[in-house]
Amino acid sequence: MSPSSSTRWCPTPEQLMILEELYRRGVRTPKASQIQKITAHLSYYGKIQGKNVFYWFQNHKARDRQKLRKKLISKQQQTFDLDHQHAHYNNLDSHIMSSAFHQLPGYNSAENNHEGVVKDTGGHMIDYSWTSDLPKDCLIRQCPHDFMMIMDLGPTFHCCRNPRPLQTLELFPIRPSNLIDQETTS
Amino acid sequence: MSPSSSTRWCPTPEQLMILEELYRRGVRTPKASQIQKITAHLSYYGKIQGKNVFYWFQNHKARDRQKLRKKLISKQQQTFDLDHQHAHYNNLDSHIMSSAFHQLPGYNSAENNHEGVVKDTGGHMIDYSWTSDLPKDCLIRQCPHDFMMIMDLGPTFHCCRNPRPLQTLELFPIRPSNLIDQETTS
DNA sequence: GCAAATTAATGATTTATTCAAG
DNA sequence: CTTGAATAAATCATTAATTTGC
Repeated sequence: MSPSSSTRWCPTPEQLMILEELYRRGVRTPKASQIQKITAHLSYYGKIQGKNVFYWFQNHKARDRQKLRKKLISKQQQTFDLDHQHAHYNNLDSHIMSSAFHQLPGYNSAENNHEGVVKDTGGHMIDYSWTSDLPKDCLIRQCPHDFMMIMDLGPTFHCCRNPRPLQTLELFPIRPSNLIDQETTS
Repeated sequence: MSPSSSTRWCPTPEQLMILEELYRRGVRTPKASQIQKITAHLSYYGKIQGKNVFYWFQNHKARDRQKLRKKLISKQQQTFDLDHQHAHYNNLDSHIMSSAFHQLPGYNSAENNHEGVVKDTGGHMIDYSWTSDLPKDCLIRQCPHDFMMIMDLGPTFHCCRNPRPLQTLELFPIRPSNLIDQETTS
C-alpha cells in the first residue's frame, strides 16, 4: 500500500505532549486562530491537519469529563456502599447520567505557571510562548468550527524533524527518545 | 452598520425552497462536494456560505425528526388519554426522551419525482439537474465536516438574480486572497 | 516467540441539546 | 417562537495493546 494509506491521524509523541501541555494549561475549545497556530506548530513534528487538533480537543475534553464523572459516581457509590453495604453496582457502564455534572472541578488548571517554557519529563525545553492567547476564562461564546472554514491549507506537513527552520516561533529540537508514554498511570 | 453586519445567514425564499426540495428528495447529510455545489447554486440567490448549507441540513433533519417524535408521542398520548381521560401533558416541551426513537418512518421520501425541473409556488422554474448525485440511500459513511476543510472560499455571493449564467459546475479559480480571515466582525 | 483473536484507546462522525438573534 | 449557530454527548471505526493457542 502507499505510505499515505492510513486513514486516521496518528499523533507523534511530541505532538501529543504539546497538546496535553496545552490542555493542562487550560486550552479546551481553541478557536480558529488558535487551531491554526497549534496546527502549524505541530506540523513540525509530523503530518497533521487542523481538524485533527480540533477533534483532539473535543475528545480529550469530553473524555476527561467522562472520567471525572465516573470518578464522582464511584465515589458516591462508595459512600452508598458504606451506607448500605451493597457491594454490587460497581461496574458502572458509563454514560449513565448526562447532566448535572457540568460544573466539575479540575478545569482551568492554570497552575503550572512557568513563563513560556516548560520542561518535559526528559528534560527538554519547549517554547510555548506562541500560546499567549490562551482563553483567560473565556465565557464568550466563540466560533467553533469556523476555523475549518478559513484554514486547512491542506495537510500541513513539513516532514517530521526536517531541517526547516520553523521561524515562526521556534519550537526547539525535541529528541524523540524520552517522549514515550509519560501519561498513563502516573 | 456596514452592510455586512448581519451576524447570521438569512436565507432567501428561493434558497429555502431549493433546500427544502433537496431535503424532500432525500438529501440529509450532504458531503463536501454536494455542499459545494449546493452553495454555489444557492449563492445565485443571495449571500451564503457552505456552513450555512451544512447547518441548515443538520438542523432541518434534527427538527424534522423531533417533529416526528412529538407526533408519535402525542399519538401515544392520545391513546393514553383515551384510555385514562387525562387531558394534560399535551404541551410537551421537547427533549423529553432522548433515544429509542431513532428508527422513525418518514425519511428518504424520494417521492416528488419530477425529472429535474420543479415549479415553485410562484410558477418559476428551477433547474435541479445539477443534483444528480443525490444519495441513493447512502449507507456508506461519508466525511461530514471535511467539506469545511476544503471549501468555503469566502461568503459566496453573486448578488441575487444577476445575469450570471450559472453553469452547473466549475468552481472558479481559487485565489489565496480569499483565504484570509474574513470572520471577525471586520 | 509469533501471529490470529480479543480487548482497550482514541480518532472521526453523527446526533442531541443549548444558546441567542430576529 | 422560529431557527441559525455552537457545544456537548453518543456513537462508529480503526489502530494499538493484550491475550491466547500453537
